[in-house]
Amino acid sequence: MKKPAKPGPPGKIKIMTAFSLLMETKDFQSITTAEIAGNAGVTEGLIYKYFTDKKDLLHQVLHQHFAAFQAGIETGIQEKQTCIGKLEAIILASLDSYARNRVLARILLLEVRNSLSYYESGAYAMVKTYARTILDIIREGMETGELRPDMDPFLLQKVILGAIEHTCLKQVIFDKKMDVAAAAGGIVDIIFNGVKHHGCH
Amino acid sequence: MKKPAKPGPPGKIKIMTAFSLLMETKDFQSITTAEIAGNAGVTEGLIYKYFTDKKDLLHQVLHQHFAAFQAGIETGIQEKQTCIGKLEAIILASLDSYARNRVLARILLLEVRNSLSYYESGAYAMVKTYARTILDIIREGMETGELRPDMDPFLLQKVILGAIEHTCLKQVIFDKKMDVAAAAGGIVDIIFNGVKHHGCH
DNA sequence: AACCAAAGGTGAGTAAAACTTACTTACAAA
DNA sequence: TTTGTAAGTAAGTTTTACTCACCTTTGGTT
Repeated sequence: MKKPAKPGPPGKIKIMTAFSLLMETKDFQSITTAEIAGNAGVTEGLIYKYFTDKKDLLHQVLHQHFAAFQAGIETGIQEKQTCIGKLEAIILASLDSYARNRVLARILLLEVRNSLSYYESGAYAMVKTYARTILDIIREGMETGELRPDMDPFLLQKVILGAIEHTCLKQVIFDKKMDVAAAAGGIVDIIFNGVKHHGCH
Repeated sequence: MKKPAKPGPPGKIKIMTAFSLLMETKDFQSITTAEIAGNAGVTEGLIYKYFTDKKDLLHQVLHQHFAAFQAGIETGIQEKQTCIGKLEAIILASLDSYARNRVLARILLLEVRNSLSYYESGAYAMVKTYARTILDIIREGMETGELRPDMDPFLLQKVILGAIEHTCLKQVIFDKKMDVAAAAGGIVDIIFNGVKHHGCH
């Protein structure tokens, strides 16, 4: 588990912002350390003063972006009273964050998951906390009777996370725009009300 | 768009199987061309006779695995009459395939998505067909009245795909086992019936 | 003010791995 | 037999992530 990446010395900041900028147009693999250093206005060697790895740099940049992401989520659900309201808020806020911050989305959904070291990084720890928040809300909802008590909360958590991520995927990969509000509303409707058509009302 | 990878000459087959075997224990990045060639019993140069890239090799191996995957799906839904039944079958078969074939799952869910070339590969074309199958079933269900007509079929498609993928993710990454039948049943229940608790029945 | 340790930063160098290229061998058709 | 093509080899080359020994600046202590 790496350290949470404090703001740090100017060189480190320059490296991280340069890398983050490059990630807007290129994928991780095709960004070279020389390119990063060049754009940051530092030498290649400095990268390895602050980051153990090229991947560590990726993880720390993700950590930074995700911190803002999670802050946005938490303020979004504070005012909501019902569990369903909270989950709606999380889904909307998540989609919105991914849509607004393509770099965050690209790193998180496409770039980090393949390497084992990510799962030992501080960034992943934050993601786990985020996922845990959703799980806790679900459990609470099942206890209060807002949500059906006869289901696996883990599974609902996965369905929600999967729905959020897969909804963004195409937009992230092909750089398209998306109607965040409509998507969020649709997902909420599908998951909460179900898609089976029946006369019951 | 690369060619669909015919069986091909012995050297090509040896390379693909050696690589596929290596993918069971290591991630793409840490597998070297020397290692592949060594395990295949050929020279490194031969890889580049049949594959433009190391990534092209990855894509062609994925293509091969996915062909079997899709064949399994199609036979699984043939007998089903209702759209819901078909979707259930697809969800179950998908989870089952991923659980049975870790290499397929790892490549598809973790390794290929970061590179642009994947989206021009034959493997991705197959994935699109698979996704399209789901979409078609949804549309049919909305027309026949099995599924609610007041929703975005694309969104339901994404929710289903996301649910399937995210359910497998942890198991694939950390090599855990999962109760496929239970997971499939749970997902189906959540998506079709919804998770909101209400007295209506 | 003088000092010094530590942090910030440099630049040349290394090793490894992906990819190239010029070449050889098998082999079927004309 | 000749010939043309596909299969395969072996020895490079280049790129790129990473290292290491060395400067430079800074700030706290005596």
